[in-house]
Amino acid sequence: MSKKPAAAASDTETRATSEHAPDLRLWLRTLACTNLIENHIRSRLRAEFGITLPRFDLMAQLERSPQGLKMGELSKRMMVTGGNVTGITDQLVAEGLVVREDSPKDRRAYIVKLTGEGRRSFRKMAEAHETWIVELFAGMDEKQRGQLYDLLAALKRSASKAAGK
Amino acid sequence: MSKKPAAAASDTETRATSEHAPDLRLWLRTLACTNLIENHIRSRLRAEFGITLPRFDLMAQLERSPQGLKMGELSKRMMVTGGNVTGITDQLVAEGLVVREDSPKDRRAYIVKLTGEGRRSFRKMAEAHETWIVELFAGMDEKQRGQLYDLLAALKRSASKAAGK
DNA sequence: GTTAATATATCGACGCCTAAAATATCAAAA
DNA sequence: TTTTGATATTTTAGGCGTCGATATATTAAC
Repeated sequence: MSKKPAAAASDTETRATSEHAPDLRLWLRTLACTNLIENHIRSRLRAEFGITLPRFDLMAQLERSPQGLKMGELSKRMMVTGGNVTGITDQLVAEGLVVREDSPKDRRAYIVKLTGEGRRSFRKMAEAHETWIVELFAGMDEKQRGQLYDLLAALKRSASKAAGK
Repeated sequence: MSKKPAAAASDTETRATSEHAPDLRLWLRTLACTNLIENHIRSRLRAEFGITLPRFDLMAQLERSPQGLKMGELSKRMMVTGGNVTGITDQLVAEGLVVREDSPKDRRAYIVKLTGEGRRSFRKMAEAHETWIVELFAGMDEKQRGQLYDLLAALKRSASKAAGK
């Protein structure tokens, strides 16, 4: 019998982690990290501010562009489809956190902006949000975070190229 | 913090990228990479195999656990809620790719398994899927990928700890 | 100027996803 | 045994997200 040494009890775990190509494992690990952090942030935003992550994200984009953004710009930056942005914007408008202004240059387009209340509301949430992020990365030292940042830039380039930009 | 050198022309772009804490930028970059890759994989799975990413993911979990998995196990491994797994499983059962068997040990639980057709179907898709992943990471060299893998392990530990496991 | 091609945004249908409540079973204590 | 509490899954309601189709406006060709 060609008995392999330690293939005993944890055969399942072994398969689960070593059967795949290294790139696949790398991807699954990336995904696991993102899901972990995103789920955590999502539930805290909900619990402490009663807001959803997509709405927070949309507001974050607007806060970085005080001149406002067109729906299409939001779609591109948030990496979601246009129809999706329509829905999230509708909700934020209904809550008075955001306004749709007609574009003076293009009657097809809207310029979306934070309202005063939206800006105030966002800043408070953003402060908490940032401390949560800091907590989540706190177990890595400065050097590790810097390396990770650089490697992710490389990954972004690599994937953008392969995905056809 | 009192030095304010050149706050010149591109104030907006500057704000957009440097106003945030380093950890926040690191997180946003992580998210951007994940979204980029995930969106690409999602659309290719749809275009070439007519399957959704969540269904593919569920099948992938089952393929790694030929003895089958309980709904709760799937939920944990996929990092989604139980209700979600119920819906995805329903669809896969309707397509004949998966079966729900009663657990002999616990009448509350099901054991979900791939059917023969499910296994055949998955293997074909998984092969393509893996080559897509390889393509997406191909712009990084071996050393970079190894470093990234290790740093993500550190991130996973860090975030798990901060999120309360 | 009319036509055609392109761009911006919305809508409808459908599937994913969460949170919370409901249902059913198990396991252990009273 | 009966109760109590925990576990496994489903159900429900609502929001997110894609795709494909539509309406409207801009831009380019002719």
